[in-house]
Amino acid sequence: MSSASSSSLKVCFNSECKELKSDRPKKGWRLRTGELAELCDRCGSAYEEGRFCETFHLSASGWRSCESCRKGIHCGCIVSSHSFVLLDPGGIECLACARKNIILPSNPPWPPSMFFHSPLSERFKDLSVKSWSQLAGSGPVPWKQAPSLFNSAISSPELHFRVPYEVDISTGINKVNGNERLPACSLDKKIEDFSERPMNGSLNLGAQDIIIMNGIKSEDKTTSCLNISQQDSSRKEDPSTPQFGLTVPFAPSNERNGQIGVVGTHSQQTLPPSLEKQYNGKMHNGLDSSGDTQIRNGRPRAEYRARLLPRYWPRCTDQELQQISMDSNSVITPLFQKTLSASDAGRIGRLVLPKKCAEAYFPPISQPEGLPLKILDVKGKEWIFQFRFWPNNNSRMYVLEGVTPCIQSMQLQAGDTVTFSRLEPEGKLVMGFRKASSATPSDQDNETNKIGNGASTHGDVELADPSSWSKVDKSGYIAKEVLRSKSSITRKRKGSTLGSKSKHLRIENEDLIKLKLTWEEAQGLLRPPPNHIPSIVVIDGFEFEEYEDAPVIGKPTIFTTDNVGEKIQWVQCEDCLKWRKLPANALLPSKWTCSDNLWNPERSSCSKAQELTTEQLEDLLAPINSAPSRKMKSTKQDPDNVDALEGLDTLANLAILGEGDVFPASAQATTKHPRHRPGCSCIVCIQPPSGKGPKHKQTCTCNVCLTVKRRFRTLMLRREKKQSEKEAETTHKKEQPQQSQPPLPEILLEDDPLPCSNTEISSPNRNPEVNDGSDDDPNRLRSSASPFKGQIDLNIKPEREEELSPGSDFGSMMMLLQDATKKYLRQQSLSSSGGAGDSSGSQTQPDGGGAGEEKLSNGVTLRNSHSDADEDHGEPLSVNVSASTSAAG
DNA sequence: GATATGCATGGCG
DNA sequence: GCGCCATGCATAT
Repeated sequence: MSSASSSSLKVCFNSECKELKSDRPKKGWRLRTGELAELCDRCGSAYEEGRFCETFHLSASGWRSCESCRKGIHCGCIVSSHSFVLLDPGGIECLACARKNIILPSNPPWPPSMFFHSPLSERFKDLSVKSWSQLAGSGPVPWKQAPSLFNSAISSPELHFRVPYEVDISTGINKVNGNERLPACSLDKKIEDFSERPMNGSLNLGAQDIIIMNGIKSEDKTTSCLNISQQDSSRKEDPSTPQFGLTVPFAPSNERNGQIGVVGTHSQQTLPPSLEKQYNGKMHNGLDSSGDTQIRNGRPRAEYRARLLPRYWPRCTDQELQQISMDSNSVITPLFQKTLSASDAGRIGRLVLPKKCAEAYFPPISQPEGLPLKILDVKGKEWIFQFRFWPNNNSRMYVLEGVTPCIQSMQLQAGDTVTFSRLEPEGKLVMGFRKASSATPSDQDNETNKIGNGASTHGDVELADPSSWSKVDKSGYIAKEVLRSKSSITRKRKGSTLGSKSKHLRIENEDLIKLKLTWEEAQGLLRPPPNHIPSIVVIDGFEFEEYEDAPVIGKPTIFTTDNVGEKIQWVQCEDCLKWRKLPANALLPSKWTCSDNLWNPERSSCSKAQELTTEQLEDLLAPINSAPSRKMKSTKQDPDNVDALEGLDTLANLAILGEGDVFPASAQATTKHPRHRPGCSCIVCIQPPSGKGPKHKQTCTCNVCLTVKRRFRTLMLRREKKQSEKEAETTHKKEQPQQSQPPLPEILLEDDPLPCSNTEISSPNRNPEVNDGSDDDPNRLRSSASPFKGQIDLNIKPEREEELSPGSDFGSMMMLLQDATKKYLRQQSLSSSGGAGDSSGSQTQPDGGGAGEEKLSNGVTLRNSHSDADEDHGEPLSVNVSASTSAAG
């Protein structure tokens, strides 16, 4: 990334020197091209030691004397442009004096130099998103910027040495704010250190100003910093205890060198443990860079740390850390991490930073424009982001702008995690990343959002094929994760940003192919959560399962019963295509192979024979092969079907998402933001990454959109009504103990544990023939599996929809659905005038309490579909509500 | 019309 | 009740 031109020359960049550069030329100042001057050893050393100008420019013009110490300062070249401060009255001051006279009093929390003052070319080098005019005018003296101890902005060695001073300058300029900053006590030391540092010309110093952005792909779960995390976690429990990562302040390089550097360095394989030490050490150093945070809050750093949300606590694997510390002499200090939200990973290119983290680890900014930060990735590639904030209420919202190129470069998507670390002693900031699919166990254990992201920890696939990063995890641990994390999800529903928030963002080109899935296939990928029975809604012939809880993505399997009547499922190995028998309650990943057969070790290898005979297999597959056709047969071939298929993109998106992730917990499917749920038609959710392609507008009323939205609305409604329903149910039972009612779901389950001829597709609970003329199955027709348990809240009114989603387009959607419902009901009334006894009537009674009626979650009241037993099944029903009668497991 | 920008809104901890 | 923050959205370019 650096010095292409400079490096292209074999001679030292110093025009005064004609020596050849070594194989590993020393880095000098940043050129206007953005590259770093490459110097020969001699010149490089001079530069590093801060005597470059004295050595080579002594006779050049531009020398001035410090107004305080009278020391000669070269002000006439780019090399020295950051080594002095322009005084308001005129004249200059060396940084050392500036520090004493200005900086110290102001107690700048940040080490000087944080400003990124590289030439525009550099700034724009990797940025295609936006231009930062600010940079152009900022020059070496970032007058606009707030003082920052943070070295993150600068990446060139030159900056290191001079930057500190530069920072001081800015600090001085902004010293007005000094009062808000850290107590002088801590600052003094920092500044002192910095002032010295530049002079000493430690190589490390230079790096200090760089933010390194490392691309990390955690693959090694076993060696992940789980321990660290755990330890960390334990510490988290105790607010008084400094916390890993967060506690790591931006210590002056000196201190870092002295303390931190000693700690871990190189082989960070043992980083986890050492890290902790590191952190402690740093904290003890009093380097508490938290000072930054205090700049505004004036809170003690410890307090600050304690307030940082766990979700931002950095969690890195050894590999990650090692990868970050490209430099063998570096020690990685994880600062914080953030799971990318849909908007973070979106095309807008704005990464919202946790406020506290931003204030704690990023240079303080006093102006909304903020300042450009240079970040390096693992490969050493520099990225420049604009670190700024927006006034938000009485607070601030910190964002990194211009992250799109980087995000794309790293193939990051919503749900993936970016980690900010600090490379010690260079002081570089490292922005690593972790794909959601490779989340560490600790992530999952400690971070609900990760779980929500479907952070399938299964790293096998990922490990084997880095190129598959963009793909969601295919591991077989999805199901397990689901099970394992389920409680967590329940416990902490929202947790935090969900990786999988953004549907479209998670769909890569290759995945688009998957979107071509038929809706059956898409639905087939969805499986109800363990022990949950989905209710099935059929709209225009399309079935949609509804799960009370988040569905999971699983490999389509065939459910049946074995000789002894035990429910089992058959799954086909991805590799050998052999069918294996598994327990019915086994949740499988979308990609399943014999090796994943934990239930039957004897057949956990593709070399093992298949248990099924050809005939048996044919029998087994027969229903499957016929189901779709039958289903489609019953489906009216109307244009809506096209929409439905298109709309399946939405559904398929979900499926795709789920492939790698645990299917996002209902409301979390797309984002923490309640407005973004599967089916959400906002631009973020609907637009494909490319911004091209068909979109589902908010007003889209295609069946799928309708249903998907409805599905989630159902979840909301259920949540709201759960309590009241329970009460109502109880009351109902008490009041009408003798009244004949449709069997309750539980009963149905008992009666028909294995409906559908022992064969179910995709889901153990799914009945592929619900709308296949088998609606006359009373059992199925009763939404036995519905959370409503046959006792829908009939008090729900369509208007409720508006309440639930004010301003949404659900209203219109619901109107359509209602129309369809009415149509359906009319059909019912015609055909079932003498319908089932439990059918209260042929007309929908919004406020009717008939047990034979059901109210869709969307507020549409439906009569039990089983009443249409004698209806023409060849005609698709506009709306049909039924419930699968099969129980999972 | 597309994209960038900046602020407002509102859910949630 | 407050602050954070995800994201909507109006406006600017």
